[in-house]
Amino acid sequence: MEKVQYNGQNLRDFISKSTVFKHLTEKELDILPIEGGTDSYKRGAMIYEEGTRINGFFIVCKGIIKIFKTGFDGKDQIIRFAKPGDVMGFRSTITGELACTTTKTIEEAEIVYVPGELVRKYVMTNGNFAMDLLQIACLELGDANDYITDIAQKTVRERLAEVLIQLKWTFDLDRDNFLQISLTREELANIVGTATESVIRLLSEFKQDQLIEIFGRRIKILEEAKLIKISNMHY
Amino acid sequence: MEKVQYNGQNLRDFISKSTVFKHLTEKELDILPIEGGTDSYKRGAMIYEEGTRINGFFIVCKGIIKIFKTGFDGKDQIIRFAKPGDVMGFRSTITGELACTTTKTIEEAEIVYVPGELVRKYVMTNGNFAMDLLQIACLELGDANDYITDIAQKTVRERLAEVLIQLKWTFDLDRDNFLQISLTREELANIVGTATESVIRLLSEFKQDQLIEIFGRRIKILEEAKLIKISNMHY
DNA sequence: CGGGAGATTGACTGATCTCAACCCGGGTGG
DNA sequence: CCACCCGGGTTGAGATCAGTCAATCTCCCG
Repeated sequence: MEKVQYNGQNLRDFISKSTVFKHLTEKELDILPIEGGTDSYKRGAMIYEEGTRINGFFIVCKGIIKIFKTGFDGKDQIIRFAKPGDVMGFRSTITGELACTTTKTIEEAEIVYVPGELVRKYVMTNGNFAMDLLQIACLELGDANDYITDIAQKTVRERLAEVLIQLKWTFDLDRDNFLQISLTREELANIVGTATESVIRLLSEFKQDQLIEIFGRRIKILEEAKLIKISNMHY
Repeated sequence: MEKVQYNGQNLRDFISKSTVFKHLTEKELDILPIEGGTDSYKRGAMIYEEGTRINGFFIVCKGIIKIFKTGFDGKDQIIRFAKPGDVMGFRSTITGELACTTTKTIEEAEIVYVPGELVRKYVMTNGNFAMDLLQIACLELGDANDYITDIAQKTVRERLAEVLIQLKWTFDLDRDNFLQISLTREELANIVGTATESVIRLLSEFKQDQLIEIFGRRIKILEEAKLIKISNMHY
């Protein structure tokens, strides 16, 4: 049996060092359900769906997942991505509501599920854990507030430029300087909040202006500074 | 000296029953800085500004406050409102970042400031407090996710209808069945994420269609069901 | 009475969406 | 081996929602 590695560590080390569970005591770690290993999800698989009860944390150990809401007319709006070390589903687990988003893998993923009772116990008894989780929620809230303002006020062109930059910052580049994450035009549109055709047109415009290069779904950022300028970001 | 009342209670009772501090122990309540009473803010006054360091919770005891971000071109985007019992500023206090929003009173307000060190201590040592705060953050996060999807996908008309309904649900009606909260057309536009003129035109359209009545800034909802229909809400 | 803020209306513009046609590459079944 | 199909990806044309600009009005205040 091969030794599965996450970020170069075994599962317990990965969870206890690189996730929201990093400040658990040894004792608390012992009761985490990780002996069974991770659940595997193929590319495109759904992990959970909007409107269902999840009552637990999903810890991403490997892969990339898109987290999105489906709007009235069936169009998806991608809210954020989860990558190794991230938690999904904590919002509904904490509030006791049904999931407000659907999650599907962009790249095949390995995930550990931690039951809600367990995390609620940790929150109640481990101040460091509570604080870590609170920070995650609050950081996400800050991102969401920025997102709201951007979508409400910026043009599609500005938003697309911003999305490209943020994808770079979040997922970095591969050895050939392409964005590590590979998305369909439709998925890009579902982040930006626009029509697929608009994304296509603007991408070719950026390409014309030598800001990016495109090879199918692979995108290379040539002029980060100019894209930032276009996006009117305040960073 | 008159006895100031908040929701019909004295300050300590109000704070210990109707706010995020509802699960503090008597001892923890004793060290809350409430002997000095509240700080008063006139209509239109700023409580804190985006980009400044706040490091503490602002507990609203009275009044209504708008919480907004100022976009690149100087246009404001209202993120939410705070009313008696609500906390403001917890996001930056927890993450240690600068405030990501500005807060100004819509109606004159009474506010208690609680230093960050204190609330961090409560989070670390009082599991119930940690859980309550976490729930507030997570509920707000759910609202933000809805907001993102709405702004990205719905028309201005749909969003305005939704905003009117939510203002009713949040602030209720006065004895004459008007919305309790009174906003300028520009403020309405800054919630919906549109131009002032568009709000004006759509409001008169709703009025034509007998869905609302308008007397200056006072708005009466005549046909809640039809507005909900228009807004395409999933509630 | 003059000034200023907010509200209203009209005309114009234009960014973006929609619809429809077409392309391209990969996979499949005959 | 080839025809076909299907899911993206592209492109063009036309329609339109909604933003901008500018003029006007109303109300309130000093």
